[in-house]
Amino acid sequence: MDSAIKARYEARAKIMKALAHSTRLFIVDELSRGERCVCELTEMIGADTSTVSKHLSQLKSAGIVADDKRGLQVYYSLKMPCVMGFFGCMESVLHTQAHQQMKLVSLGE
Amino acid sequence: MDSAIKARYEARAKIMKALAHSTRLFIVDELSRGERCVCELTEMIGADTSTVSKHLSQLKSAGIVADDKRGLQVYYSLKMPCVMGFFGCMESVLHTQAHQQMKLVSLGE
DNA sequence: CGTCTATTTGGCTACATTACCAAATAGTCA
DNA sequence: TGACTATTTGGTAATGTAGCCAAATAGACG
Repeated sequence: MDSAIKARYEARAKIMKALAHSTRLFIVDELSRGERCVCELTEMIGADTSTVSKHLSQLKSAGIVADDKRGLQVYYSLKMPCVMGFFGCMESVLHTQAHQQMKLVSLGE
Repeated sequence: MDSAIKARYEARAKIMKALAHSTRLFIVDELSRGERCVCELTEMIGADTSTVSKHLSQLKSAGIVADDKRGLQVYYSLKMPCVMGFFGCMESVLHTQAHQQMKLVSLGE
């Protein structure tokens, strides 16, 4: 594979990698309903603040969220709302899987 | 975070992880233009056959592609064409990044 | 200024992923 | 059946990722 083409797929993969974690998907979903500070997200997620901060920094460096410091808090917001379209597709993949699973079970597999 | 909700995000993350690799994104893109056998993909990618086979098996177990053995060859096809919608969004993220990069440079950063 | 609070960064360990090689499997065809 | 081809699977070493704790940073406010 040509190295220019490869670099193109790697740039895309960086974005997908940023979304390839349950906590980060939760964050994106939550931010789709409005901006949230790190402390709010930390509370909802129930992990160490430093862990949540690192997840946010990955999303930020992928260009998916933006941060805005106001007073003591840093508010994050979804910069690329188009990623929300991924959720619908993911759900349809999961439904299809569930459907096929049932068919296999009913065949006695 | 509630464990049922967490499981939901983890199921989604599994699908995103399957797409979080440049080679697998290339495969999905290629399969969007029609089915291909492992040997054709291996040739285009230029990696070991076993490596390509493992990438395909990840995409398959995530429910994104389907395989069909015909004769000596196994043909893979894209089962979830909705993932192609991701590409447009990834490109817009990349364009936004490139745009912001230029602004920073022009400010002498 | 000093203290308090929110967030980020560095360090470390445990775990996951990738790629290659070698070997196993499965179908084809003489 | 036996040789051949396409693909998958197992093993292993190198690399990447996630989480926690501790320490650093930065703004707010007395």
